[in-house]
Amino acid sequence: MNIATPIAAAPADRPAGYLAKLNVEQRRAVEHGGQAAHEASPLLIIAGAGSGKTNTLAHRVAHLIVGGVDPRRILLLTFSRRAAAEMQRRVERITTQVFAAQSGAGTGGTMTGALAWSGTFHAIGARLLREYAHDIGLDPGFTIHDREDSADLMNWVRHELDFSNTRKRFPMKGTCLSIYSRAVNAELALGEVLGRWFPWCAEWEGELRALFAGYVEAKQKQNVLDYDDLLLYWAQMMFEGAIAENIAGRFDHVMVDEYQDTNKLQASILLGLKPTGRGLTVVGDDAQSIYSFRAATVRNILDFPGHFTPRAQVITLERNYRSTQAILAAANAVIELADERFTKNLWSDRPSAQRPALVNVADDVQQAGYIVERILENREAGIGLKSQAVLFRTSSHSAGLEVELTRRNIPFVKFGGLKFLEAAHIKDVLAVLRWVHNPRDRVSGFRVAQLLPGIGPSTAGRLLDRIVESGDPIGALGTFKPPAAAAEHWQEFEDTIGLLRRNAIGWPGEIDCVCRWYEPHLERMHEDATVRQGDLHQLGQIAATYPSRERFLTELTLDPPSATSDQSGPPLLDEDYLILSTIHSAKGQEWNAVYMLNAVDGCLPSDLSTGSTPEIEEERRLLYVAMTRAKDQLHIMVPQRFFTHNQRGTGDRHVYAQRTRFIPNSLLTHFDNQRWPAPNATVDGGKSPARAPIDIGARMRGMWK
DNA sequence: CTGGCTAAACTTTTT
DNA sequence: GTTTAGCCAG
Repeated sequence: MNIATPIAAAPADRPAGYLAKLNVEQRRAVEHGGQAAHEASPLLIIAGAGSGKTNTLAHRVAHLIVGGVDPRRILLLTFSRRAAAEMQRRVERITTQVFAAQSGAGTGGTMTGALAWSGTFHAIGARLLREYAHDIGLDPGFTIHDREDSADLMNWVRHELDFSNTRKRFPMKGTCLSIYSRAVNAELALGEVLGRWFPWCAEWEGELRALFAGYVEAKQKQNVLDYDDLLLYWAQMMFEGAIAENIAGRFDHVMVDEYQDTNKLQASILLGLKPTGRGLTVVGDDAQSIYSFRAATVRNILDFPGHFTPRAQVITLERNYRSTQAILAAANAVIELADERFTKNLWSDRPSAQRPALVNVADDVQQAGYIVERILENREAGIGLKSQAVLFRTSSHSAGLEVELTRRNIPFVKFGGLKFLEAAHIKDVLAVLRWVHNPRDRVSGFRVAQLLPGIGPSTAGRLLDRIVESGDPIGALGTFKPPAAAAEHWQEFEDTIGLLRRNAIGWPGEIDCVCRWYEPHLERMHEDATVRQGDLHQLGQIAATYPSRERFLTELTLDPPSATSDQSGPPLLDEDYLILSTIHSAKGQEWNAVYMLNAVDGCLPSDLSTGSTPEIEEERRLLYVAMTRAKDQLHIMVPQRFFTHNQRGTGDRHVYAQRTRFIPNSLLTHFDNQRWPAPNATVDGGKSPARAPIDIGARMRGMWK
């Protein structure tokens, strides 16, 4: 399709209405390349926190569409599905407005859902792979394994190769998968990966190589792809002349958000799509790069301009529209101490109301007390719960606060950490669906078979071997002689699987069918069956929102429900609730008031990430990301001691904590350094001492620890 | 061969 | 606190 007649030919000096609100740099970014943007040099937008990055990108997309570009020929790669949806919403809003204002009869309605190619790298990869599966010898019915499934498959291969029984302990399944994943995503040789990130596994290089070869073979035999494959196969397609040309030819424009958190493999995909860089726009902020554990590298963004001839145009957005000057000054001061700094100093003209608070409290309990008090105060003052967020490095850090919030009846939703999908009973039900969808999927089948009493790893293994041999799963189930303990359940098992295999029920009725079959097993295996039943009911409701089994399985794996809440069922949209979130999951978001938990060495930086300088630097950026989420209020909590959560014994083990090394004394001028409760506050007369009784017993026990 | 037991090792962030 | 390997009775 060619470029349609431009609807608005706005001269540069008199921007069209929808561009008038943008600042000069933003407008330059939006208009880069003008009407021939697909032939313009590549564009790199360095966008500081709160600089209107999403807005700018949305306007660029909208501007192209308004100028006549077919929205189906725009590929928009975002970091999360939530970001994709937000972008889509904004683009639609802008274009609808413009088309309406220009009284373009009939054009207004065309936008809805037309930005069809927006999503994460992984989701878009999955879509393209299904479409091109036949061209690359892949069965389009492939299933996608999440991390845990991939680790299980890795474990199976590990056993097959007899590495689980070595003189010295072989790396665990999760570690093996991490090594594999790092090699794939960073496009590095195994030896280098081991040397740089897994030195303690270096002695196993030969075995690991064999393991990975076996793992790849197993995936292919079983018609499953892991997360990395979605990128890897896509990247490989981009080196296959005809297919590459076909895919690249579908898109005039490729835009990437959060480019600082992409890895080498993703950069390769982009190069395959746009070898000359023309029509390519990437947006990011090197100061917010926090995903190196997923092999993301800040080099992608730094090296981007030089990759192309002519070089990419670089536009920097430094004006912050989000935070007050005081919050920004503190955040800038924190990031200024970083070893390497490449860009910008954010500025804002939002007047400084108050410096961010650095709140010293005695412990976890007091920390929760302070936060609850401030949250309620804010709510009284008209700042709703939804405009406030509590951020933390590690999911478990919020445990104490969650207890207090529940006690005080403050509703909250938590993002990040343990997921709904990781619960055993949810995985069981999904495994049934996946196995039915793809009987070659050994991990799923293995799990399902063992739900029956009397069937353990060994029998399950034999059953699966039989199924693979016969090529007829239902027939194999029928002729298989189950052990005595499973006999009474066998017929029903066979019937249920048969019913599902024949697609006799349809979606989403299938999931009820699975749950009905699963229920007695759930009750047999778990004490708390009732609670888990509630989760399954919720899963059923989620399932009903997808059009088909395949879409459900795929999209649930690629975009699992990210929030868990203490209430059953997702909270209603108009309900007010507090946000609890890991810093990683808070990316791209903003709130009026932000509370940062445990700004203490050992929590931030996490004591697991103090091994190397780059790791520590990433932890610093994490604090920076957390701080720059705040619009008006920022409270950084410093508990003087915190209880280590992984403890044996009686549970009073604690650590006397130091304030995070990222806020040294020299930065204290940027903060309002408080103690809470205030030492001279005798208002609640005599209540304070009772709050922290001295536990002599703990001291005695502590003497021997 | 399964399933219940113990001892010991590990413990983050997520598509 | 959770996961994993190994042991042993039924």
